Amino acid sequence: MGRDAKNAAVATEPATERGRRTRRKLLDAATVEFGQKGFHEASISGITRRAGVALGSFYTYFDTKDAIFRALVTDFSNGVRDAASGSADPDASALDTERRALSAFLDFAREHKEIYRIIDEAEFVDPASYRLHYETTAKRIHARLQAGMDKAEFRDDLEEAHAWAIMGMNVFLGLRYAVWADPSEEANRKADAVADIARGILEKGIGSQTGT
Amino acid sequence: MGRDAKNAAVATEPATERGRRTRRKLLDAATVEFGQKGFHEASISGITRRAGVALGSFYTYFDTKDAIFRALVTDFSNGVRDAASGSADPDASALDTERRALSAFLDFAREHKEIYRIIDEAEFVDPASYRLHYETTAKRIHARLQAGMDKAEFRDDLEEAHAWAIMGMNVFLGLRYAVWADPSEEANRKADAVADIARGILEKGIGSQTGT
Amino acid sequence: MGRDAKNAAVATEPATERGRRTRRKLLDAATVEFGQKGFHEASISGITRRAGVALGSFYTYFDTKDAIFRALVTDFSNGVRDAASGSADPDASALDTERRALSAFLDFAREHKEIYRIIDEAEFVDPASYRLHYETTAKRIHARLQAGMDKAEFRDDLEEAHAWAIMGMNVFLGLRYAVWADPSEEANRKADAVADIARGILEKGIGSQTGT
Amino acid sequence: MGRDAKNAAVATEPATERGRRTRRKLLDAATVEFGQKGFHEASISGITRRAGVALGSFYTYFDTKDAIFRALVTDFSNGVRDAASGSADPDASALDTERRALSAFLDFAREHKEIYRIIDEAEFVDPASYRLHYETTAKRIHARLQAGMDKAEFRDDLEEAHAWAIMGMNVFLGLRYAVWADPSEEANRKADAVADIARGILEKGIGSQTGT
DNA sequence: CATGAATGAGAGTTCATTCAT
DNA sequence: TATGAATGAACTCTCATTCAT
Repeated sequence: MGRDAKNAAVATEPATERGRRTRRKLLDAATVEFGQKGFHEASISGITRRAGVALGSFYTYFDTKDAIFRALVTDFSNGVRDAASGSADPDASALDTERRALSAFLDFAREHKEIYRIIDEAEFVDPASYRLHYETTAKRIHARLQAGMDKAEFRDDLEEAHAWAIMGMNVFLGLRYAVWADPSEEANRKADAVADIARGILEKGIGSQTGT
Repeated sequence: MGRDAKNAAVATEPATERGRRTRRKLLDAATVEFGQKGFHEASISGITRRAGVALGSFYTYFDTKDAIFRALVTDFSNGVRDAASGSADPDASALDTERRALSAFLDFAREHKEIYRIIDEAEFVDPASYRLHYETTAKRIHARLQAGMDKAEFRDDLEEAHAWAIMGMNVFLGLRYAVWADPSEEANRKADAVADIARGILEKGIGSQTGT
Repeated sequence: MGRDAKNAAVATEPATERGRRTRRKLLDAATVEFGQKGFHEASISGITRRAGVALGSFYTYFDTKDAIFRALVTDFSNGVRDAASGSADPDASALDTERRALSAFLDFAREHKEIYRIIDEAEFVDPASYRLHYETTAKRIHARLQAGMDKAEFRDDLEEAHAWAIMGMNVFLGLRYAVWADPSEEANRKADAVADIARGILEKGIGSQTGT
Repeated sequence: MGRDAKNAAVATEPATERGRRTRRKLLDAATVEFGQKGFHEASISGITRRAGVALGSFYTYFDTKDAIFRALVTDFSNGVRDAASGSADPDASALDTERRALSAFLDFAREHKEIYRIIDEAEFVDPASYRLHYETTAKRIHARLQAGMDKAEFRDDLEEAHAWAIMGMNVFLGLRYAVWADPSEEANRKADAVADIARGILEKGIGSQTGT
């Protein structure tokens, strides 16, 4: 009875510089809190405590716990995209572009270990963003494959499924060698070796003669 | 997984046939409930309601909400293992074994679409099982790769990373073509095409001449 | 996200005798709590404290704070109806029936002083019940007026408006002489005098010669 | 109502013209906000939003949420008083004066439909004003009855109870025919018919011969 | 074994009020 | 005077778990 009549008063873009700073502090704190505890164990008060602001201030910037989580998912999704595109070199070969993308992703994951817990938990908290993230990423990879085919550097029958395969490979290599890496492993050396795996999937001269 | 004899009061194997049936009903109901809502949104009362038993009866068979979830994760983890091993044919080529394993996994995922939500959520609810599941699976794949190398059917420098790459590929192809498959897509045909992707990673005659 | 998926599990009729008793205790406690503090100042914990049950038990019987309030409004609305009908005497004159109804209402209000605060606050908490209460009551009065007209004991042009006028009269007399009565006033004697007021509105021999 | 000099910091009469305008805007906005949502669902930010001023500005003019509500109750209470007195005609008969008072009240309620929600909610927010409003109004009516008795136009035994009865009648007729009026009803015609109801209560020649 | 009422810690969210600019 | 960010107390509601029958 009147509880649904949400006041749309909150959660607009901050009007002042001070407001912008507070919003950033909350986002950073939330990254840590969600990364450490996961969405459900994390608490708003934990976030504000880390951010050093009062509990109520949270709601000046975000409508709900879900909302800040979604904002984070979007941030990280964009982070992955930017890491890949930032590593691109127009003069590189298609295969090299792919290698650099994986390498950049591994670096990004090493810097932001929370990303797995945040993106993965989106499957439960905000399934739409979760799906969007992977579908978008797959499309981006698919576009790179297409470019490689256009340049005739890749076999010519690559399709969506190959993009998903590459993506899965990258994600799991990141999980194993960036996030779960035993500190004693020479993670970087490993990653280099690893970065070459995709080659077999993509290059010409193999793969067409299916059959047993 | 330490589920036995922790608390002698409860959660032992049912002594009667009736008890065994009730336990099964709870497990099946939990699969649906967790699969639909995820761990945190799922409720014990939702599980017992679906199972058609009284709320209190739950605790006759499971100590906690976590316990039944863990039991499910173990079940599914074993299901994946059995699906792969069941598909094995001692006379098949190493590559074919790999193809059949993926195919069997895709079938399994199509039959048990909840598996992704349950295994994935274990990352948050019971990280140990989550990690165990993937490390075990990776080891299993690694063993197959080793067999292929022993038979000289695969290139001879495959290592753990390749197993993780294959696993990631399989998982994401399952997500895309078994769980998220557009019903209008010919999922089976797609899966077949897909099953050949691993080939480039594994076969000889390519991959050694690394370099840029 | 998932917060709206209300579990319809609660708030059914109690299955056991013990349950019925607890529900009654809550209803009685709520009458006092709402009557003393009004809906918004009242708290669920105040209700359960008065009832001597745990906070959570409240939700075994009522879905929300609104729900128990609505149950109370319905109870009181029926109480008013029963008080009036209980006072009816088939052999009494129409005017006497009206007098007795007011008298019964005053008695009821004296016994249940909370009624004003509860019915009145329904205007804000549950407008539908509020309106329903008064419209139903007005109809009941209207029916009595009609009976009086049929017996030719009342003037023959009484209509809905007269019923509302009588109702307003009764309600305000109740407020003044049952609820706000100075303890030193001889409330009962007063009420008798008062009970005769309606007479002028209803009897024949006056009222038609309108004009200034 | 003790609103002055409680806290010298704020809530004095605005010194500038601009200040007076802002205060007026707040009062008007509050009328709408309280009228639509009721006191508790209404919010200060809702009021300032409607008034088009900043949240903080509210406290330049009113000490608390209660304070502006009280100011409104007083305004409306005076509005009712002025409507009645404004309709008075020294040459009219006592009965006619009564009729005009009801008619004026109905007009006022039609113009200010919020009045019911605001006065009624005062019962919970500021019981003192609520009681004061009705006691004052009853006294005013009583004075008119006395005048009618003095002029020997009314029966000579009217007392406080009759004033409350008249007031209740008026209030409920207003609720039914001014606030809840079905737009399709000829509200004005109805109100005229209605305005004659009081007559039976007040005029001579009936009512003394009590008894059954 | 089964039942369902009882428990209470805990979390998200609201918003009147204050304060620095 | 005006602005809008900051504060924190308080409350409703959830649900895993316990317990008496």
